[in-house]
Amino acid sequence: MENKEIAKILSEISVYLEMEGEMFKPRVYEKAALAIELLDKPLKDIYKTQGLKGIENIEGVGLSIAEKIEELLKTGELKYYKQLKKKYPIDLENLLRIEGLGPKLIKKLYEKLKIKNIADLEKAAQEGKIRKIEGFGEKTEQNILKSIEFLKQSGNRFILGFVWPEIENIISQLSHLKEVKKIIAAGSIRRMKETIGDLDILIISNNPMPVMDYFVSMPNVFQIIAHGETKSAIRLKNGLDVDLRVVAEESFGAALNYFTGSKNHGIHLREIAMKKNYKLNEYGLFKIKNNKEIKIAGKTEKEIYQALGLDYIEPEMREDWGEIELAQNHQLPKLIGYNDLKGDLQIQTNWSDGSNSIEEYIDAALKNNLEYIAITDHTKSLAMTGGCDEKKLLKQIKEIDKINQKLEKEKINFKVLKSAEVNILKDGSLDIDKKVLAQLDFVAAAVHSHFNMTRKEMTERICKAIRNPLVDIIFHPTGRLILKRPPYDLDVDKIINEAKNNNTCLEIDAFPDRLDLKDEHIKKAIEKGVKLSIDSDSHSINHLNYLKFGIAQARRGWVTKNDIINTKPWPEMLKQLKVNQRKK
DNA sequence: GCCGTTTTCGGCCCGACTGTTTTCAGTCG
Repeated sequence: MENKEIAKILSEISVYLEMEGEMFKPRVYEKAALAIELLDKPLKDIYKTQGLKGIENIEGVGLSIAEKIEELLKTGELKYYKQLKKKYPIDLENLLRIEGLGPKLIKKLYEKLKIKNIADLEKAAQEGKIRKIEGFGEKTEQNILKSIEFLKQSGNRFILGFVWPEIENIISQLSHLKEVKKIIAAGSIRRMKETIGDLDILIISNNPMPVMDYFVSMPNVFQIIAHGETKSAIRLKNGLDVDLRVVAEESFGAALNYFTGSKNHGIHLREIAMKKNYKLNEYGLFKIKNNKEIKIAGKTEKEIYQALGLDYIEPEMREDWGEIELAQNHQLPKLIGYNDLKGDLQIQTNWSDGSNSIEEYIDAALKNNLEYIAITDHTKSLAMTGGCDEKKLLKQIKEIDKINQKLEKEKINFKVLKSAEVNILKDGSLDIDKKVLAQLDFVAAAVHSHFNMTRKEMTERICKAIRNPLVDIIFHPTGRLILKRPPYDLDVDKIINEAKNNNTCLEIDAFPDRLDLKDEHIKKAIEKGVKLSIDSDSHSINHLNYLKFGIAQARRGWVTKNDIINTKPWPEMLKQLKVNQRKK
């Protein structure tokens, strides 16, 4: 059993215990689940080499939970968990996705109305039964219906960054087979979309059957949907559908282009082909002469674009947003590269709700080829994160100064910048004193409360922060959580204009369920000349890996290296911010 | 149930907000 599955079970136990009215146990299980999720070694390896003691040594795991993990590793099951599930036979995972529903209310709904899943919930809400339960009311009932509607719209999709390790794992396993000559993931993954519906893998192979056999028998396969010589399809345990197709070497480019999409991009390409009296399909580009098809391209994508009179278009741009016209006129932007970031400007450490120390981040950032990071712990009005007040922030400033001195002394070319993720309060003001903010290298601000303001109020609230001479960057400007929460009601065009007029930078938050700003807003922002940053929003050192999803998001917004402030070394990066003008 | 010490049991991140109440439970982050 893998760490992820074990973490999920512990986390569910925590919810059950909360339903039971336990005071402290839930937090303990949740903490253990988190620790296991962040573990970089498989539990089964730890157990093999160090036994029960090894598991107990994990921070947050004691004897009782260690024994439960042992049972899971040995038998694949856990009696304690099974009993809880039997007591509450409900679809916890999905019910918890409803905003405003937590363990206590879910329990009440089950006991009073026998609600076990979203379908039951929707029916009861529509029939007006929920408002009659004590503790619920009309408004709650309406909110439940709204939330169900939002979930339905987001459909059965997966957040790219969260399924990425699994995708990489599959590709890596297959690529090691000797029968696989070439392998690539096409579809929305290649275009690096925020969410994906399924996974399309293309391979070149002279002997595909062993590959197919291997593919359908991988350990994380839940169901085999098809198992043939040229195409197989499976559903993974996590619900993701994966297709594997064998493609001929001479038409690999055409197939790759066809299966990468987007649909609209492909349609537009085929129209261009038609006008030239060509035909484009997944087997190649053909010239039509005397009713005969003569293949003129297909082995690579590049030769297909070239034969159509186009420059090569990066997959992230293939949405038919005007990229084809630019390619015809040789005016495509040179997109920011996946190795172009020199720093990360949003890091939460264990000074607030992050799980690693500043020093641990430095090590991790160096391994990720970064030259600097900014420490941006939450501030005081986010109490639950242990947010910094003025005193704590001043203490952290001193600490970072010391760390930088040490780095300098040891001749390590790395800089830690002093910052904070300051809360934008309801009225647009900040929750930290000016004098303290002035001591930071730069100031970032973000909304973390009062999400339900009107469009006008929310827009003005954020614009006020943008105008604040102390604010250099606005973090995750629209506040959305992909598949979970829509953005605040906001006039983004106005935000972009205000940012431009005040030389305030906007962020592309790279955390996989944020990716905020989103591609179309990014495109608008750089057209206006607004400067952007790409930051991981790390809450643990592993999250530095998420930077690539922020870069992908930027590429989908047609961003060049120059548009992003943290592609520059830190002194030049700071020069582009308002803080520089303040100091003059 | 875990941790840390005060070494064998007490404390456990905590404030704001929402929608329900009419003083607060539950959720959020």
